[in-house]
Amino acid sequence: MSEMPKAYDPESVEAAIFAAWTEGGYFSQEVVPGTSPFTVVIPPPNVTGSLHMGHALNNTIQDVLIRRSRMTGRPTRWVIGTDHAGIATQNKVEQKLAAEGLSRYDVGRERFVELCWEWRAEHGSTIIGQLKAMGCSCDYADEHFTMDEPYQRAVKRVFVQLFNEGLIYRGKRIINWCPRCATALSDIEVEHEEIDGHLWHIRYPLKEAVAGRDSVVVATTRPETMLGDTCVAVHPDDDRYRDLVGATVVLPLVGREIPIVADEYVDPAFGTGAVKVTPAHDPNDFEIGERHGCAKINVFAADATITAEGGPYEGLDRYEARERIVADLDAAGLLVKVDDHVHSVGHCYRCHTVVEPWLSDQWFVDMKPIAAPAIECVRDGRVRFHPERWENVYFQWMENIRDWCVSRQLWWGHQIPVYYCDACGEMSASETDIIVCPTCGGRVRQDPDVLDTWFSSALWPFATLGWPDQTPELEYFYPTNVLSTARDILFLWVARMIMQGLKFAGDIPFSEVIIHPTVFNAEGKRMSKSLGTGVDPLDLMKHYGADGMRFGLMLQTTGSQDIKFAEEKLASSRNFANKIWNASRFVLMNIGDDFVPGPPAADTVADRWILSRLGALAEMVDLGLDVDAARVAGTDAFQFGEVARALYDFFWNEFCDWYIELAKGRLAAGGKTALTARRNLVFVLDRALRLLHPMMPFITEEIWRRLPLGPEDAAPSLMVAAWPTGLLTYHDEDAEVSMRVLQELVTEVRAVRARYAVPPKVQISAIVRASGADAMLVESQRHYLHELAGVEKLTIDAAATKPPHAAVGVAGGAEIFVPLEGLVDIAAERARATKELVRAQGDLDRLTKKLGNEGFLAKAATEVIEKDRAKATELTAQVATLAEQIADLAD
RNA sequence: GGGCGAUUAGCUCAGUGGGAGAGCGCUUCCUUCACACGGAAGAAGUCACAGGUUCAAAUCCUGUAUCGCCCA
Repeated sequence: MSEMPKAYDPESVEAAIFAAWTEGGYFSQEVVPGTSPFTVVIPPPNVTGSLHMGHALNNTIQDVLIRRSRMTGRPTRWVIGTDHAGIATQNKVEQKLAAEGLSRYDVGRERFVELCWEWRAEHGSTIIGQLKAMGCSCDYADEHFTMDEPYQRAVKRVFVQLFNEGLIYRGKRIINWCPRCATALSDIEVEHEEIDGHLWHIRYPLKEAVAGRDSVVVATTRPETMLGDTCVAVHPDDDRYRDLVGATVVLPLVGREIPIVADEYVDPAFGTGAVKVTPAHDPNDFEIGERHGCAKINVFAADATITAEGGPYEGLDRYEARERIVADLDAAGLLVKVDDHVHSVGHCYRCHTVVEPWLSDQWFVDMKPIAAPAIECVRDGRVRFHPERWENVYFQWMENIRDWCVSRQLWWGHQIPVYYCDACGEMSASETDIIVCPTCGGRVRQDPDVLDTWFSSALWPFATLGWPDQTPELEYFYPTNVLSTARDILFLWVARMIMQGLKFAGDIPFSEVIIHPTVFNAEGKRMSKSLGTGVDPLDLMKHYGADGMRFGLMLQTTGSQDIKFAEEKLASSRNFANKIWNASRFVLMNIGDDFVPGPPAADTVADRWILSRLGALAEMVDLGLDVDAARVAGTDAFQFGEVARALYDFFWNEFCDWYIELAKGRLAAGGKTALTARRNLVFVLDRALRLLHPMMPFITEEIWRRLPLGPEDAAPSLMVAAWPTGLLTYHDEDAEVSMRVLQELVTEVRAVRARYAVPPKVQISAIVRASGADAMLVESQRHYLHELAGVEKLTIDAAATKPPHAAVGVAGGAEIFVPLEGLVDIAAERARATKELVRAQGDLDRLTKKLGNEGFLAKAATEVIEKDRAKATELTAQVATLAEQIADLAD
């Protein structure tokens, strides 16, 4: 094995390690009869996409769970693939055509779809390559795509069945229309944003005066839609307008005569209490129009320009039309006033164009019957959300669910498998392509629209496993275990997967849903490439290594719903990787050529302590990552931030700072002492690397393959090595208490040295006043003070008195005096001791009061009282010591 | 309008009933043979505010303020 460089260089090892994993075939997982697998399906990234911080976080989470599970020996599989991203992909290909001066209509549908496939072949694997760079251990050998031929069969099967059950229907409704993408959108693909707009008050003249009034003033945020007005509505109880109901208005600029109707929907308090009604361009107006039998006049074309219905305004863009119409109304003296008004405006979630509520023929899924069982499976705990509060968000949406508009006016996607016969008017859905009408034998034509991409994504957990065929994979891997995702697609995707899984695969698609925090930039703004507020994970990996990025993200993944991205956490993670590297380097450099692997031995206090701490760490990691273990223990699962911190603290603050430092002397001693130290170092390092592997796969693998392990611990790769178990048997409370005392003594001496600037190489002497167990402990471990605090001459004496000109420290029940002839600054030392005394006296006073409180003694838990009593005893001793010292220093 | 979340050290955040913590930053010292991506020591907080419950509240309850997200 080659010698380890002085610093860890991620770039020089990551690619080779990944290649070795691939060669080993560790990513794939076959069906193992008689076992229960752990399966995760990746939220399929958009095929046009490239890795962003949300992906980096989400896929780190999944890989951590997958890698840990794989190491436990459980058959484990992470299903990978991409979705065909109808709008996004079509946009990409259209942009490419536009560069050649062409539109999709120039090349025709067939050729355009071919171009989409070509685009996918060329660019579609970008993000998969980026997941590999992150170290994600997906089953790359079996990649899926939502437009694959088998997947298309699944989509058709679902559509046709829903159609035949009457759960899919076609209707003319107001839908959300994106004029730029030229397609319908579902309600949840529309993002609402508060916009500073205006409220225009417009006078509509009456055809004939009523009750002495010749006009009515309406208020609107969209004056241009007046071209399509077919009535004016007021509230039936509104006394201001009671007389006008039934009167006729002459629509300005257009001249159309329209009625004034009374409708409960109108809010008398908003605007003037009279509203213009445009049934073809507003969902609420549509309802009013239906109730009163008003015409629906469509004044917008698909590109949001005015149609011939708009008369002189025909051909104008909607915003030009607004300006012109407002100006014309003003000129006609009909513009009463314009107020500033903030209102919510819908934008396309893909291109951010303002969407147009638009009347058109679309396909809808009747959601209520499908939603009911999906609500039930969360209610009864078969599907659980983490954090749990997301359940409420899910219920809120599911219980008020509306029909889902699934048709899109695109060419790239699953074309709706419905066929129309012009001869007999028959409409039929078919899983296989049909050319002739099953009823009359006439020629049929297929519906030109395609399905919403999310319609196909909803089938992901079972369509990727072979459904509709009852494959062994489907039988074995379904239902999957965990789904991890961002909150913004809870409705778009998670809810729909649950609904479709229950309906078509006959079971829940997964039992645990992790809603991870959203990553914002340091200013708390949404990360966005177009706004330049994003951070590129690939850059981060270049700077901090894949492990540094992964671990840095894990440190920030807490129960909170937002992460304000802190790059310094990645820097400290990179430093941590380097620390792991160098600690390992130290161990490997010191085990010698004749090292014989063997089990660890709890010989010394430090051995017993580090093994006990290792056991506690392993337990913490298991509870934090294994939902079953957490459920048994009654704790919250998926505590990625806490697990990362525990790993960091153990490795750095316990293993490196104390155990390795203490091992140095034993290694130098040679013989059996050194052998035990070596075996223990290798053992703890090995187990720590295993525990770290899910979060930092590359560096741990690189180091681990160099460890000289016995056959019982060997494996072809750390990735498939055994997950540590049984470490809790090393739990040793006495060793932990003893070690704490020794650490405090060492820290006290170091503090004294620092305070008086004693050079590191200068050895000092010290006197410990202790008795009983403490005295025995310090006596037996006196070399700790020598090795870690530079104490050459140590006296341990229960009756020791403080020598003159000595600094004093207190550690547990022991006191330590450090004589510093001539060095002590009396005044400074007195000040310091006084400060300490004030603190100790304060703590003691508080405790004394507490222990004198009868309520506390009567109601508090016994162990709490005992702990406080012990603490009070200790503080009493400390106060006495410090007081004595201060008196001493007064001389 | 309804719901959810946040408010703890200069910054980013842990900490769900019993002695206020970490990382980064800051101060002082140290290039000692694993690591300066390092070591040692240290300074630094009215736990947003006001009530309440409790022997005991950063933690539970109520209200207020500010910020953020979702739904209508």
